[in-house]
Amino acid sequence: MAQSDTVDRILDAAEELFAERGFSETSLRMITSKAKVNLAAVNYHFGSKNALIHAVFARFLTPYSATLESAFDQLEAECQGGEPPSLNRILWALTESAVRMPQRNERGISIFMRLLGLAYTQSQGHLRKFLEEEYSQPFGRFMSLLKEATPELSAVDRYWRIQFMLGATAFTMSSSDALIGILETKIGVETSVQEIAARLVPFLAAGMKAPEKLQMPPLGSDIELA
Amino acid sequence: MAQSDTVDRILDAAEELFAERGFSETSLRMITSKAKVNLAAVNYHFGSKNALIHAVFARFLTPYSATLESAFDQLEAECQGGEPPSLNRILWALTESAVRMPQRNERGISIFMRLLGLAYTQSQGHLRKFLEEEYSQPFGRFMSLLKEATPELSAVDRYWRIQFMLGATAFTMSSSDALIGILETKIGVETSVQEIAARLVPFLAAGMKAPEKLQMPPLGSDIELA
DNA sequence: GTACGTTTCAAACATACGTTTGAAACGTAA
DNA sequence: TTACGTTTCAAACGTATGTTTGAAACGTAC
Repeated sequence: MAQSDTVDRILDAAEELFAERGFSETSLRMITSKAKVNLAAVNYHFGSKNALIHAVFARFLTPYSATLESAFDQLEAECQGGEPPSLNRILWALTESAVRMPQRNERGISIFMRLLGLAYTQSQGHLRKFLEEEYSQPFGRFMSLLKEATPELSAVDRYWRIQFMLGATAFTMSSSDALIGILETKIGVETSVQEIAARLVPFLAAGMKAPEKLQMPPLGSDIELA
Repeated sequence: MAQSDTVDRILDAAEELFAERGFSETSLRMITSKAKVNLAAVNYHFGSKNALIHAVFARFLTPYSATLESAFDQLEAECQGGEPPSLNRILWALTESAVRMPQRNERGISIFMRLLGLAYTQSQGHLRKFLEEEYSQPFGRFMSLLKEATPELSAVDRYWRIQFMLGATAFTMSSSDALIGILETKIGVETSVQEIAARLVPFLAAGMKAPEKLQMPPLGSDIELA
């Protein structure tokens, strides 16, 4: 083990603990003791705790972002000249690319989904900044594909509906383990992350294509709602 | 100020800081210095930081839960005998009840939405337990109303779609301030929390009523998607 | 085998946290 | 005024955190 596996052991432990407990709630001592390495190893190999957090994301996100780019390439190639890619296809490209990730079993993917959810929710200014700087390109491409697929939406409507999609996805995937467990004990049905995605995609697509926004009845009135 | 206003000053400061920064990232020293009270006041009046967190939620949630119950009562009364309340009406009852909350301006509501989102996202075991124990009844009622409004869904489908709804709502509301800000600088449009709700409700309703779940194509295949 | 760059390790460092303490200040009723 | 329960306050406590340190161990090339 020339370039010792200490680095990977730390990344593995950190990834799991961050996903379980969040960033601030996970101490370097928890990480190093789970990884069975010395406490100082994190600062030696990564420099700081924040840099470790970035490294955890980069290890997954960099190859994922590459996979995603080529999936988008293929999507656009298939549809050149004709009508733009449908909403379902765009959304599915995201999840398909995740599933195709090498070196990542299903559990690895669900862990990472939770991390992405946390990244968006916990303030952690440095993280948001890091992600925006490093991965703005595939995100921007996803946005413009979405725009082509929903030309009927106003910019404002599209903006909010994209936030709703992000929320439903990040939230569900971030708790997918727990939610799968609850469903199994309550109804006795086993579910995979892919199956969740297969249910999520049409939900999101339908939401994006939903009719006009609701008229808000004035406070205290009893106007009938559709 | 017989029962000094220290308690309320602490609650106000804590509410805002928790919403801005999350629970673990907000220290008692930040809270007490923002509230301009002594550090020891929190432990004197509330007992512990966790108890303070509970108190922040209880101050909003207890009256809200009462308002919600009566909204559900009214909803069921209107529809007795006939068809059950529609999805849109159920969802709208939630947001309408929030808006009706006395002593809460719009900013107060948006702060609290963010807190609810954080409560669901940050692990914070004690908080989830507290909320489940204190407010299980209105939640259970909401669930059974949802069941009546979507009889066409299987239990499994309904389970997952409820999670999607919770996610979109919690996530969006938890970042509503930031998202409104972004939209304002990018497109120059001002938005209120009520307007977000007015866009969210039809999105959710459409998602709940979406057609069948997607067939997942085998890995690596190039099967066409609808 | 010796020298040297890299990695590990135990220990300590400075700092921030939630909480506790005991005395001072306050308000009120006798 | 006196006495007493309540509230405030500065200070300290114990603990946990991220980070740094300097020596030891390791691996490799000469």
